[in-house]
Amino acid sequence: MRPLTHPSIENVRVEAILHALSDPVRAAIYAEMQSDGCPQSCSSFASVRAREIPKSTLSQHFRVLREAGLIHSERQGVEMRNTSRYAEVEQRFPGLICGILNAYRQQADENA
Amino acid sequence: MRPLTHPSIENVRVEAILHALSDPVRAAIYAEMQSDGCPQSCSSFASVRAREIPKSTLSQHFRVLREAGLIHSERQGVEMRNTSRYAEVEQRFPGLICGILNAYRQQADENA
DNA sequence: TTCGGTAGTTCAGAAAATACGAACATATGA
DNA sequence: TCATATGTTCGTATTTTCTGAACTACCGAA
Repeated sequence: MRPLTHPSIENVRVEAILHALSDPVRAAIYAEMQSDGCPQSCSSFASVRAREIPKSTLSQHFRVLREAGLIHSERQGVEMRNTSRYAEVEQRFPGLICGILNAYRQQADENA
Repeated sequence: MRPLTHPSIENVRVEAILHALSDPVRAAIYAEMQSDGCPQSCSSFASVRAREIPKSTLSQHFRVLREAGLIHSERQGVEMRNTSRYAEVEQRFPGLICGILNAYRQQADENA
């Protein structure tokens, strides 16, 4: 099991962020992580439980979020502690994340 | 040659926009279209001329932008008139495009 | 009205990215 | 030590993207 890699904030790229969040599952996970401040394990997310996502797929999703620089993952016992790197990303790309999450929220509201 | 399809603004999806703009070439084209208000043909873009992009690839890029709802394309004689649908998109998803274009600009500045 | 050039599209096969089952790794508690 | 839980990795199937070649549509000149 190779160690988890996190890009330093200055190496975070816009295209990687957009790509990561262009997947509705990943966007939902990230949004949920955003609203709930405390670290959460991969399988604890409501957006994950709702759809039935195979765990290998889930693992990939978290890797994409991680390597895009959006989240920080750390092993804590048997599970993973995932936290958003929002503050850093917001400082580097002001308004980017907000705009994206708002848009998703808006879209979700329409279907409600 | 099948007719060009443009989604109506209410059918525009965030994930499609993010996907479209997660490609640096498409993002550059769109940004350029943004800054220059008047309609431009596909091959007229500086970002296109700089890199040497095969025209079949270019055609696909424009299709992705079009079907994401980001641009409007219209045949005008032998060439294409492409215009940004920014105003509509901004109304539907306030701040989204701005955040993205700012982020790309910021990133470009760093490499300058 | 035909010919030549220009701008872009479509098609088909190659290449790259993604999805997911099965096997594996790692930590915990009994 | 063993059973269980959380997540990763690997291999392969599927999907998406890229691009050269052929094609379409339009224009202007002869």
